[in-house]
Amino acid sequence: MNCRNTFRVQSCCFASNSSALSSSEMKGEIQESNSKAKVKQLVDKIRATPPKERSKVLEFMIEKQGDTKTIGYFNDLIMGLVMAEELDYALKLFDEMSMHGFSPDCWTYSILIRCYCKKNQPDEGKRVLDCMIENGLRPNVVTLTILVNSLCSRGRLQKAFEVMEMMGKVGCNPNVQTYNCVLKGLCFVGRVEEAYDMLMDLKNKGDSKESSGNPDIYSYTAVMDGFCKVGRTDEAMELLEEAIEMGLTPNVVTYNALFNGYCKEGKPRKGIKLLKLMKDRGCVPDYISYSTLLHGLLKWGKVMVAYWVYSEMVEVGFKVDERMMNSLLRGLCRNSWEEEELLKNVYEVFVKMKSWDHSIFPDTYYLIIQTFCIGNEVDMALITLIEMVEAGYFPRMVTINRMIRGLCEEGKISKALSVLVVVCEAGKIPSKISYNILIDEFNRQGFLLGACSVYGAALKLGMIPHQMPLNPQQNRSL
DNA sequence: CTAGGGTTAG
Repeated sequence: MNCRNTFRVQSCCFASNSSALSSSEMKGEIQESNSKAKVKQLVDKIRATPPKERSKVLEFMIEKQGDTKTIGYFNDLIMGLVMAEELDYALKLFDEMSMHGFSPDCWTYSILIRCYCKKNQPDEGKRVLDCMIENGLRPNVVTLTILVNSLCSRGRLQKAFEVMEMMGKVGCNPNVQTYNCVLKGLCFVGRVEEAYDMLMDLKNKGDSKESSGNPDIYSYTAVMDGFCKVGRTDEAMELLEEAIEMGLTPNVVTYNALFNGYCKEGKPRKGIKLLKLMKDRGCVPDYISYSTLLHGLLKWGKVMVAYWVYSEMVEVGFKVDERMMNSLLRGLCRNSWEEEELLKNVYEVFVKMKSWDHSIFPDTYYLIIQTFCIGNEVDMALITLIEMVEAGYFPRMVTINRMIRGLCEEGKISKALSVLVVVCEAGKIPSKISYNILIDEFNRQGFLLGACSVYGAALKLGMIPHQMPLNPQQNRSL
């Protein structure tokens, strides 16, 4: 749509002022409540209306308002639309204002800037700003910060600096929050060094009591995060110390940035040390803290520490991601082959996953079954195998054979046979190895008949098992 | 006289 053109036209005829209505003339739905409440009320109303009916409802609202419309009324409406994410409608209403005989005021323009920023069109926002200033209107810091932030978060640093300069010229100096947006923007485009320099500038200026104020913990966090993202977490740690020395209190977000850094750098244990330090300093880790660390530990194969973090998460009432749980469980399985003690941890995590309705991935199933077999828990392994089938996965033949071998090693041959049945019932063809294992076990137990029937079954499927049924006498003599 | 801004994961 041609918002641009309309915008130009309106900004030219801006000078005229509509006659103000006295408050006693205000009637209808919107009366004594203040603007903030009205806007909120409107937002709720828009949200409660199905998208298709929204334009009708708004038209009706504007019409019903009749002669009592004021510029403030329009501002509230447009603001409400922006807040309800009805951005195009907000622009449309802005265009329509003039038809109702109103010229936008400073507040209208500020809302418009905000609207364009939300639409990811900061350049349009900048145009509105230029226009405002041409018309002698002065936006305030907050509006300008919104614009600076929008530019910075899209990497448009150059333009952001232009806006900052403009701010100074109209006597509206950027404050800490504005600078924080720039710090984040610089880091975002990889100019961490510049961000660091700017932070130091802020600190020194702050000492000389300039109005822009001292950097706060947000400033430090932004730069620290920048360092962490480029693999310079140790330097970020130095900044943490500096922030503390300055009397600032790092918060969860600050620590989380560091956790992320250490985990990416392959030093998740440093993260764990920091976690302890954080707690000692009275800062409570949140879900992001834990999952960042857990993810890092698993990524770098620190299974036991990962399990420790997992337990703490459960203890404080957090759930763990399906993917991470699978990964943790696989790690525990592998470790349990060396440390038998871990079998109960495997089981515990396995049960927990099911209680959270997490699905267990096929690879994970395979490892659990194998682990139970190795840990002499063949019955558990079999139950798991059946669960796996019920979950809609069909085990690979290696898994099947591992299971059959596990059961045979404990002499549980009828259960081993039942595995073969499961395979056949699923319409799959068992591998020759399965038959070999079974025949071998029947032979070992001296069941010639059993061995023969398995052998026969294999032949029926066109397979000739390597293992032959043996006469018990022959068997014994071997 | 109205509203509105900034930091964290995979």
